[in-house]
Amino acid sequence: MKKIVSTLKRKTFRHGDLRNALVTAGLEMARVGGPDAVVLREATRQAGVSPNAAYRHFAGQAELLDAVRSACLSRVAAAIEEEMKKCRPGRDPQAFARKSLRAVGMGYLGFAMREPGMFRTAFSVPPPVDSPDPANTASMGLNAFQLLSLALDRMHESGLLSRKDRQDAEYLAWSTVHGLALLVLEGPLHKMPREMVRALGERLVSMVERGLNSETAN
Amino acid sequence: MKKIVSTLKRKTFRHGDLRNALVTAGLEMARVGGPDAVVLREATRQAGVSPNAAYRHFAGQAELLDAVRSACLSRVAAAIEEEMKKCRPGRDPQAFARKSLRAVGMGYLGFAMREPGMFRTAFSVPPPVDSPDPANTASMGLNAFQLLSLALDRMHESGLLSRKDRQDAEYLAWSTVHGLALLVLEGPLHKMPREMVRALGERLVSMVERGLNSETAN
DNA sequence: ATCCTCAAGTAGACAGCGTCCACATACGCT
DNA sequence: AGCGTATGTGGACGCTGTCTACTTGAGGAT
Repeated sequence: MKKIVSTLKRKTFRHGDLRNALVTAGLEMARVGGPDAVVLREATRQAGVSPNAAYRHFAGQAELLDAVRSACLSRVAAAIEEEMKKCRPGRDPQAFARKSLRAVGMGYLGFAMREPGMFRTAFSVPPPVDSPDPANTASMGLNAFQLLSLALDRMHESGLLSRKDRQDAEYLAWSTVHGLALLVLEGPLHKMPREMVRALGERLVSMVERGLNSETAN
Repeated sequence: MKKIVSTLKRKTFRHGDLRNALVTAGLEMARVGGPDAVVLREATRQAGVSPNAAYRHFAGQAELLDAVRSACLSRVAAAIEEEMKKCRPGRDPQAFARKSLRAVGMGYLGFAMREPGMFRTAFSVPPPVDSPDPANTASMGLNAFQLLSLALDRMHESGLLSRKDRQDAEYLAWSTVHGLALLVLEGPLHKMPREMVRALGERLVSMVERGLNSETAN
């Protein structure tokens, strides 16, 4: 009876690919409404299945959310990778390094603006620990953090960053773009026009570029 | 019957200060569990009152949360102010300016580490807009943003920051510390030892200090 | 071909949540 | 003293996540 209401009425008793269907439904909910919007019962409804069926694939709502979050993290990585592919190594390694760093930062921010719900979900409460989990990566096989590391490595190798300044620089750079993204998405900067956000993003990455290097001013 | 279970059984029919009691209860819940933990029914329970009584003071749960959030924002401002009082203007205005900026950043991060729940609540989803709302301020009458502006003004006035670089610099600086705070509190940096967070915070503020100034490197 | 097993899905129930509606109380004004 | 109204109560509804018990049927062993 209720099943008819749902999206698709399957004829087989077995769904066949329920776990995946639930994650997909959850991902869409996250896309629209952020982490709080991913509700287990609704996912089962969209999959045309009874609520409890979900428990054959996830220990509970939290575990479903984890799966969705993981998917969101992959999207973030993909967005960065996309941006990064645009900058190819020319004859100037320093310019290449700088462009790489910018790509990471702007790719990150760009995704946050394009897909607020997924972005917020990707970085919501239960930290997926520092997982070398291959599920969070894009096609290149690198997650967002590793892509950032790559860009910073290029900075170092091209002589733009001393060994000491290179150390743990990912956390500094990451904090910066992540902070702006969140302030805009769910913070007091919510109403800031997107054009200004973009401009601010550019300045922000420039700031990081300069600020990471401790050799400059005193 | 249920009333007896609750904290305090009042004898007067009127509570007298229910709105405040609800916010206080909510604040404590936020302190412990973040924004999602502030639940209306529980607040009324702690106030020894029926659930619906809350609706005489708030349009709904969201409005209660708003009040709690506002209280949290005040705490943030207070924490920064506290840190800022430590640095008094000496004979070197530039050193004073730098110290001020550091105070804002470290006060912000310090509060985030000390009171994760309140911090997360303060900056959770529904942005309190850019409210010149006096409720969000500490005793000095300045909110977190204004305290940051003050520090940046000192940077500018002491010649550490050009007029152009001063422009909207609060957003850049803010993004930075906010990002680190959130990555640590509810992001992938969750398990990072607090000592390292502190060290990272110091580096971060240094980075901002250098990076804000576009006159340095190229 | 038949039976058996066991993973996968169903059915129904429970508590807790936010919220709506109708009703009760007593504070403070006239 | 009487009354209006701000404040609190009671009960209900639909939603959520989750528990326990039951059913279904696909695939391997016989």
